[in-house]
Amino acid sequence: MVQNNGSAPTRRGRPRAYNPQTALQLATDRFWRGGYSGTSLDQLCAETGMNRPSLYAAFGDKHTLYLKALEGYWQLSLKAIREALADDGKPLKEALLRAYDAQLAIYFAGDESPRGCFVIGTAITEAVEDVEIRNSLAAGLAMLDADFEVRLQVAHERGELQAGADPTALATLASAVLHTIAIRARAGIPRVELREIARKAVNVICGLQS
Amino acid sequence: MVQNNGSAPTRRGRPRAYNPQTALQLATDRFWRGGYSGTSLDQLCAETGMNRPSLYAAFGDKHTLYLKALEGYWQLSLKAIREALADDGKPLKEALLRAYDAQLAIYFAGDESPRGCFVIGTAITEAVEDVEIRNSLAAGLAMLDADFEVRLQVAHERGELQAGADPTALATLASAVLHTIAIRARAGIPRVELREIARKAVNVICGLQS
DNA sequence: GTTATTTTGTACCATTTCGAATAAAATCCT
DNA sequence: AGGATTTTATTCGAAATGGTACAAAATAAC
Repeated sequence: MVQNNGSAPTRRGRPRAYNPQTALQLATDRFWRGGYSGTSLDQLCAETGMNRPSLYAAFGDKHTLYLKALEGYWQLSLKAIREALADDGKPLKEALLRAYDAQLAIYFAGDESPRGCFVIGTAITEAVEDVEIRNSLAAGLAMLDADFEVRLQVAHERGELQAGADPTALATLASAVLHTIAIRARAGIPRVELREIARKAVNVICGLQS
Repeated sequence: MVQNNGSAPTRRGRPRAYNPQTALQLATDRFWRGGYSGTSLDQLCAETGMNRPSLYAAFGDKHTLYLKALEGYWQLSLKAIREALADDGKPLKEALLRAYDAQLAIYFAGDESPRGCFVIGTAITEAVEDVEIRNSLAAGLAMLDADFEVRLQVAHERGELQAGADPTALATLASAVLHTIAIRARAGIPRVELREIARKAVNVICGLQS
């Protein structure tokens, strides 16, 4: 079962004309714009430059391809959040704002019209009728909450929060701020406005004036 | 142009076999579950009991039908928010919780599996590539913000908020709480949990302990 | 009763959709 | 070089899609 015993790939048959990672990223980009139901296999083929059977052999049918795209996005997105929230001794305010900035960078990546959050833009619609997508969504949201909560717990123990503050409630609020930014990004609200929302919200969460 | 000069409808041709209002509501329900792209005309016909040409004559093509459904939902939803936030002399905390409860009642209406928010579930996906849907989305979100802000301004003038609090920032946060609830509802989070999120968030917004 | 008017129901059309079958092409192993 | 193996490219097919044409049906006006 080992197909790579070192540096030489040594695959047997005709070499692939595509790179699986970049192909998955291109497919993700396409779903990002059109949604799951709104994106056809033809569009995915055009975007990835792959023909139908290759796409199929590489990622399975449309549904499993989308699930892989969704999984990849969660990993990317949560990694960015965790790095931003990593405890580096700096104040909570900075960490939170760094987390929101990291997400905004994803939402507004590329030259095209802003795409917002991939999860909000594609998974939310399908979640109600698709169990697997719904489970992935619920799991990702829970991890996001958990990441914020860890950081707010640290801040609480360090006395950064207001007296009597509830770190768990504030963590949910921190998630809520990210959610509202994701939604507004999809509605075409410019990036600077979204950042301002984040900045003011961080002040409220941290219990500061203005 | 007057087609109803009192109580007698007196339409000329064959009478309609459907009620436009209920038909639009049924179409809305169908979009609610499947999304815009994920819902076919056949499904809309099946749900409304209308045949294709009748649906067409009544509401135009799929796109305009959806826009009417979206408009109707905004009206219903914002009306509920405004009624809940109406100043009746009671404390802000109560008004906010009433607003969230009103939305939860919409999200969890019916016996079927919970559908969450219609806007979040259907418009967000299409908004990026569809200008009309995006505009409707942006306008609705702005009105939601405005409704919260009016109420928070009142609370501020009445001294209900913490010293130095920013009513506008808190209004955005109040919207954010609604957004996160809408997203989580779509992810299958049970109603009681969502209400608890609302309750705790209201306490933070109002500057109370726990 | 006849005619005008509006809606209904069936059938139809062109296109798109997802998926698969098949043969050609490009590599590795011997 | 020859065979095995894997991927590519073209093609096909059955079903679903959005939208429309047209005759039958049901009512109001005359």
